Amino acid sequence: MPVLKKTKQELVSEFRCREILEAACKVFARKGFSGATVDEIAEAAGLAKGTVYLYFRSKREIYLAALKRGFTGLIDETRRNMEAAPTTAAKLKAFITTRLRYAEENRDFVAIYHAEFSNVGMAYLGKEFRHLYLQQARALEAVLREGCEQGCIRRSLPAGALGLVVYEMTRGLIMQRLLGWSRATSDEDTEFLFDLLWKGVSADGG
Amino acid sequence: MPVLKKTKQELVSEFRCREILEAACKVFARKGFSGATVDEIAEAAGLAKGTVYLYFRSKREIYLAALKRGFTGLIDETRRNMEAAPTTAAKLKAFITTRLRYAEENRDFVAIYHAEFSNVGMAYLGKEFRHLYLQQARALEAVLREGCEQGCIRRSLPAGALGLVVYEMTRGLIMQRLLGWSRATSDEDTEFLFDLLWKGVSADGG
DNA sequence: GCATGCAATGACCAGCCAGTCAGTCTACCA
DNA sequence: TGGTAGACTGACTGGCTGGTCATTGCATGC
Repeated sequence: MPVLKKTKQELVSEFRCREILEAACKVFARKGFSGATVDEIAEAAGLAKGTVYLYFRSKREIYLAALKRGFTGLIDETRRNMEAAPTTAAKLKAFITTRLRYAEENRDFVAIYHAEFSNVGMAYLGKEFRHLYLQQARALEAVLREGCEQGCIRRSLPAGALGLVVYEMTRGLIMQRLLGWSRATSDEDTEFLFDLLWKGVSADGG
Repeated sequence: MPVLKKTKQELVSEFRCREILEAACKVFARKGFSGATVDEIAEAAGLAKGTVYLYFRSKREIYLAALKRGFTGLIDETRRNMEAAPTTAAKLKAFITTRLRYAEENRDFVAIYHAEFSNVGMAYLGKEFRHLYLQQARALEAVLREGCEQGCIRRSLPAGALGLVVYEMTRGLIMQRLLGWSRATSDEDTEFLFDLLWKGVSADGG
């Protein structure tokens, strides 16, 4: 019985945490870390400030949790889709597609991520996030290396740097879409980027 | 005589402004906009806080001025070097080279720029900076269009989106260098990026 | 050496907000 | 119905910091 009760408590607790994080995501996306107040987050979650502090120790902890939540979601989805793709080209395309779609579906997270997750932000956020960032670039790197071995990607390219550059290219496109600068559909953007990239990296020039 | 005196005053005023902006750049680069205090900036400039407010109306104004200073410097240098380059390929290379070198020489500015000049930052900073950002991408766009007309760049690429993507690619490399993740020299990075890009965009595949 | 004005100062103020905690409410059980 | 646990509340506080302004001190001209 106490076990069952504890489980129920845990469920409620998890629910509250998710509620708070979703509210926080919205608020942080609009106002940034410093601009957002815990009162606003609490209100957006339909709770009092004190309640928020029952589930998180500090504003910073909320922020990091919200960021991590969106980030691991993105990473998991990207990995899944890349693994399911059969060829190097398809994996590369899966990487781009997944990221563009995820950005479309999680605008608040992407806004936070792009706003603060840059060089200074990285240093500020600590090693855990650097690790998450590099994890994605390395997944790409592995795929590109594999392509080299199979002979479909030219060997002269440094796979490590390439992984990061491809990563940043998608970042650039995502940012444009977020700002409403891109008039193309998500699919058109994906096609364009993949085409450009594949011509650049493939051994036979396209 | 009053004219001469005014000129002298203006010189002092300009000198102070520059002093403050240089100090501000250092502080903002380390702490971000919200983390930095005006007292810190004043101290870094060897002045009292009140003095800073003789030259700038607010913290925000200091920030924007520091950002604008670095930004227009970068834009001017990039344009100069691109104009001096004879061919489309050389112009593209000049764009990459200039940006990587400028980033190397103005680390504080680049840190601020990358930390805050992203989507939320853009909205926050206002139209003027959006204009400056787009100005650079458009300069690239023009060069790429010219390349299309001359037949050295394939026509199927949307020059607008391409300009922004190239812009973001250099951004990615700069960020890596800033974080110390790139073990390559600046020249090697330039070469790599140009090679990749040129293969991707050129009409004859390299 | 005196008068003038202007750059510079830094103590001060007012508002904001993260984080606290004494008290309330509610669900549940005996 | 009365009692308890613990979830929830929101008024409050302490510290911080952007911005002000009365005062100081210095350079310049007479």
